[in-house]
Amino acid sequence: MKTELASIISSALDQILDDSSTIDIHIERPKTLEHGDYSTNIALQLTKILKKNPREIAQLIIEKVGLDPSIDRLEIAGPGFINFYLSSAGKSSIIKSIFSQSTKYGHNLTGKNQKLQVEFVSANPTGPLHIGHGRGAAIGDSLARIMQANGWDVTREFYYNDAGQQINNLALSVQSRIKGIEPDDANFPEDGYRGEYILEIADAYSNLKTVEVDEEVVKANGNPDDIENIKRFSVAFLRNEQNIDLAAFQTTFDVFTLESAFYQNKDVEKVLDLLEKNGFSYKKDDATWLKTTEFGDDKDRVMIKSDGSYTYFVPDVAYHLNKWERGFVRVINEQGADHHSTITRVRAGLQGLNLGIPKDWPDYVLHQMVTVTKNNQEVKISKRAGSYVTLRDLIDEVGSDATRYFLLARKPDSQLIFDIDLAKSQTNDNPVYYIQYAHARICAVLNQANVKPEDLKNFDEALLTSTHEHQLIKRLSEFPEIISLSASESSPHYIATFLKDLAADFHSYYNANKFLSDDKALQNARLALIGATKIVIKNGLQLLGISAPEKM
RNA sequence: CUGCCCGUAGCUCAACUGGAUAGAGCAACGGCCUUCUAAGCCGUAGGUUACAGGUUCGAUUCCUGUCGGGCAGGCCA
Repeated sequence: MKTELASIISSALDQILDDSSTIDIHIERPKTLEHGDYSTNIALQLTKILKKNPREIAQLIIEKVGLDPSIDRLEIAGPGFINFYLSSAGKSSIIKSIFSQSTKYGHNLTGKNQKLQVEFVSANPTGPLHIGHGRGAAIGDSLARIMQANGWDVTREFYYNDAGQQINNLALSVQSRIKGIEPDDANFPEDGYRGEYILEIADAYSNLKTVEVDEEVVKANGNPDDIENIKRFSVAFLRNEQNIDLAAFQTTFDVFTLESAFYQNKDVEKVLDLLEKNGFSYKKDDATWLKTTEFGDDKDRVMIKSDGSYTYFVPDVAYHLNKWERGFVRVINEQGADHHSTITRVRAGLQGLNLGIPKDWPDYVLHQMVTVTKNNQEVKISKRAGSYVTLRDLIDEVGSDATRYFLLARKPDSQLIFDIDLAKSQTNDNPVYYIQYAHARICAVLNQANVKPEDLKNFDEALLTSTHEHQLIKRLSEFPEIISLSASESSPHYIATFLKDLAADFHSYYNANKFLSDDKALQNARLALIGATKIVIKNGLQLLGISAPEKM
């Protein structure tokens, strides 16, 4: 509809201007219904060219416009905006397309079925997932759903570090607990993990438990001196816990990738060789450096330490080369903002390969930190000290739906405060219930009216004339634009805000009208409208990974 | 010291990427259930958009500077 209106205006401009091809026609969605279903500021933009006042220009344009059947009328308002008002036919075509497209209403084909990967969470298996991972999980998962709705062929991927120093620390920590060394003991590893979960792993290990995760089976042999077995068991144990929590958070992955894979298949060496061959690495102080300064960094970075081991971003580059070779034309990495310094390094490494990878590939979505408050006090998150709020706690106490909504309702790059008491104590006042309640209410009415979906497709649109109805229809028609906006801005919060507004429109409408009525034609028209509303609420909640209950 | 993110109602956050009277939810106050779910609705109150300049028909949005908060700047990840 937006593009149709733009072309209507464009052809009107052709009759006014010598050359209208350079003019960018912007069709907007006014905030209030008083300003129409659509509007354009074109007359304001043309004041300089035409040297006339904008309302005069708007008048000129309107006189040249050929009316579309979907449009009832045009009005000039304010300083010179042209506002479009939908006709009954325009309104009914929106409702009808919601029914005909059903679960696909609002979706588009922008991605042309091209391969896109969303990498998210990617937590190291050194502890349970905390609320920060929860934000990453909610945003990454929702973005994957949104990109799918925009026509991309999406792969969801989780990358984890199963080698390196922190895994050794993990194994040593578990080993200490197996041997009865307490975290505050002087003999406990200095960089060890001190949380209670370490003891759980130690007990499971001592009891010869078996853990199965990602199609790998690891059995504990109980030997406190077999550090390799402890390491493998601990990683498997924590990976399993993370997967259970993520599943309870409605978050799934298509692919799990291990850092160790890139050592085993020699991709890391391949990357290092290529960087050396292309002249982007050099040796200094017994270490090997990457010239990241040639790609915008403020200093060069070490790739191979003087002890021969690699720094973390070397396998990262190998991993991203692997993503490129797998044919992902787009990659979105969802990470915490505390890792933002990796962006320059990974991109620099990829550029240094000279393989034609675009400079700004991959994309990054960084979410800012989550501050947790409880009893009006900040809960410090410290994995080593073991004091932090786990994702599991939140799912148990607040629920998956509400937790996801809280974490998604804000744009990723603003910090957010998660007040546990508020989320817990006000469970019934939670915004997500407001939206779900609208859905449940509609289901109740449709059930009692005992109508089948087919019955709703033929309705008399001329009966839907109230302001509430117009407002609701306008809102429903915005959903496709919201889905593309969320994708282009990589932010699910637009969906969350939209749903809240849509639910508000519906609740107002519901309170102002009776839906079950002896006037069957009127009843049918109204039920068609709320039936369409139900579909859109459900589609929107689906994009956020939140359930749409039929009863509450 | 340098880079990135942020600063909007008492609190938590929006604002269609430069548009019309800056909007919601909590919290406060006043109304609405013998009728389809009151987890709801209607109304009142709440603002120098951190501050100072600049760009233009027009700025919460873009530019510069200042102040304040967060995160980074390891041969840690």
